[in-house]
Amino acid sequence: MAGNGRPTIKTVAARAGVGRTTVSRVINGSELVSSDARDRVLAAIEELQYVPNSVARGLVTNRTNAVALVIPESESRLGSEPFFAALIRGVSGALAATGTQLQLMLVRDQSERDQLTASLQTRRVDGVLLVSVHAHDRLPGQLDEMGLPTVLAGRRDAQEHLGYVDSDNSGGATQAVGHLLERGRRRIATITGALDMDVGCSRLAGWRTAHRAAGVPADESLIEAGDFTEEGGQQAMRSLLERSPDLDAVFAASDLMAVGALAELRRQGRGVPSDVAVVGFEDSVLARHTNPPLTTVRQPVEELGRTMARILLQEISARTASPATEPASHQQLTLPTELVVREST
Amino acid sequence: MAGNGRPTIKTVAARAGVGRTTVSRVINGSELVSSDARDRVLAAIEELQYVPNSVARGLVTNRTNAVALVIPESESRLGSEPFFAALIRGVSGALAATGTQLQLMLVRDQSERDQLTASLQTRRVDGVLLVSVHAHDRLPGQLDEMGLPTVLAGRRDAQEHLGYVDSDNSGGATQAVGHLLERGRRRIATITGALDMDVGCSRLAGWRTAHRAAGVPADESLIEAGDFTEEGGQQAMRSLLERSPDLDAVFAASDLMAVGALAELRRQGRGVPSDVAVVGFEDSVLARHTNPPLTTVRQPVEELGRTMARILLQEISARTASPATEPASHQQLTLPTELVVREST
DNA sequence: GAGGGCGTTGGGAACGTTCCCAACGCGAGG
DNA sequence: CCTCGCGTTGGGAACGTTCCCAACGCCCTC
Repeated sequence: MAGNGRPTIKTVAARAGVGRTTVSRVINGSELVSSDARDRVLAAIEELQYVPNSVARGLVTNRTNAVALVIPESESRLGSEPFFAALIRGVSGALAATGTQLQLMLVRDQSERDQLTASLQTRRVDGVLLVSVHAHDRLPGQLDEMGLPTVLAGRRDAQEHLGYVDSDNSGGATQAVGHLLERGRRRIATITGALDMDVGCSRLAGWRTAHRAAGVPADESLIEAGDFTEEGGQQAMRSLLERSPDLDAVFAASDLMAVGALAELRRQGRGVPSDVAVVGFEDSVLARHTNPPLTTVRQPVEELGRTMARILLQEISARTASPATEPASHQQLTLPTELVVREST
Repeated sequence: MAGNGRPTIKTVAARAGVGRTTVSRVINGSELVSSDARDRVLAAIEELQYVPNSVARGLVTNRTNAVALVIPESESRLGSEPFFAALIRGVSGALAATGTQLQLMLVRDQSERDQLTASLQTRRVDGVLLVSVHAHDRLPGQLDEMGLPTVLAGRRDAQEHLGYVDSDNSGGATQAVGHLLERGRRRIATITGALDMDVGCSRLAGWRTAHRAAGVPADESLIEAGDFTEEGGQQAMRSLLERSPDLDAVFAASDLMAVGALAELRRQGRGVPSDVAVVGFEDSVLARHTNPPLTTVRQPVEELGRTMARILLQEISARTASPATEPASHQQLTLPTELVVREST
């Protein structure tokens, strides 16, 4: 009985009148096959609609041709953060070209995060892309120990040793604040990102650098910590206005926080940019739709995703080529940013 | 040499002084193990940090515990469409609870789409979630023939036979247009979605239904086809204003198109809602941030994703339970929508 | 005291592929 | 005519797991 299932390599071999190995060779593009045999095999494959079973293949090659993209959902909702969408697009694009699959892992809370290591241990992926890593995060270290190739979006701190791709956070921030200074603003507040992430620190550092470069003393009381969310941005703006009603500009470390700041400014009847100039960071879709349209620092998010994927694939093939000679210098790249001036400054 | 790799089930068995099978039983929670043996096995697993190889498991069980989510990137950029982000969140949430992995497949163009069938054939996933399917799309049929459980987000047409989850598109649209009529608008235009998708047709149908219910004749010349994009919305608005300058309201079949319409209305100096009232569909994050904030029909996108995942998992386990008795009635669900009134009406 | 049953156990086979290596055929060279 | 070598070929083993089934030991019952 048993209307047999899908064809296997054996079925194809029988149909083509050759051995398993020959079929395997044809599939994997080996040269060691006579063109006669190759033709017969290809014909059999076509007739039987044969598709290799990648699970079986993965078992013996120890490769799955899949990578994981880990996104912490807790701190930044995928929906409100166009950043992740753009990143996914970039990653996916670079992977598609190589036939690598993308496994998306949204991590909601700590318990899911704890399961993550085990889940990645099960060898379903060849490598991991990590986004939004905090300085004290243990996951990257664990992955490294496990020998699972890993590339970060943004480094954990200045002496990151894993592979990573990052935007020029301090450079971009310097440019943004420099622009405000050029326009004559002197009381420039900043709403920082999470300060346990390098991206938060670096953008704050840029705020300082720009002041120093312009010879304008930076007033530390104009710094308010945010958390990259819209609500956080709004709240920070409120605190700042309360504490320093004389501020005449704000550099928010993300567009989303800038949106929150704009809302609070409007609520308090402050004109933008007449009373207070606002600059964001990222140039997400949001920035074009705020009122007024937001001056911001464009970071090439999609490009960042593409680059991460490319580097990860390189690490993976390097690893499989010489598993022993592992220390290999991990690639670390910083992508340039660009100031986009709109009507909020 | 050979600092041996990660432990296998055999290593654990040896360490615990039992056979492979017993270890397997413990891992899979079988009752047929003495508590003594179970303890020894668990101890060994802990000591060796053993994690089962899911690829090997998948080979014999013919299950991968992964599902694919296919998103056509061409027609609606993941970034600008918060819809997909919310959907992913819902899907991912429902899957996480069951330890199922999510494979994201962004399909950029037709060539990638052609590869898709083969890629899904390789048996790396147990089921497929399909988004944004056009009426003439061949993919769902192919998947069905392959015996790969499939659930659609939105049906292809009114007599869809595959499993699907959809928002109450016609109901929501009826409500939206009914709301405009109640507010005294009488020249209500509509910017439709792609009309080769049921979601486009149903929302247009709602526009008609509302007119009929209110006893107001629907002027077919107030219909303009859009494509769910912001640019498309803007362009449609321009055509409508040119053709029917006397219109006093617009129902756009998506928030994104409503945003485009708002831009065009502003450009032409029409007040919203004073001159023209605008209603969107979806209640994405966008809607709260437009100027003025957008009245829209909320569809529970995250819930939609969750439900799709749940149904798919059910189909998968049903399929593995009795592969022969396949015809099984596919589940089809419609989720209710809700009108959210803001300041654009 | 022998037989039967049940709770437990473990070895063999299989899943579908790749890789290693031995073997085959055939032409060329000695 | 035999041998060598090279271009091809295919069978066996392995990857790490689950499932089938036979076997083991022990207790209970007759």
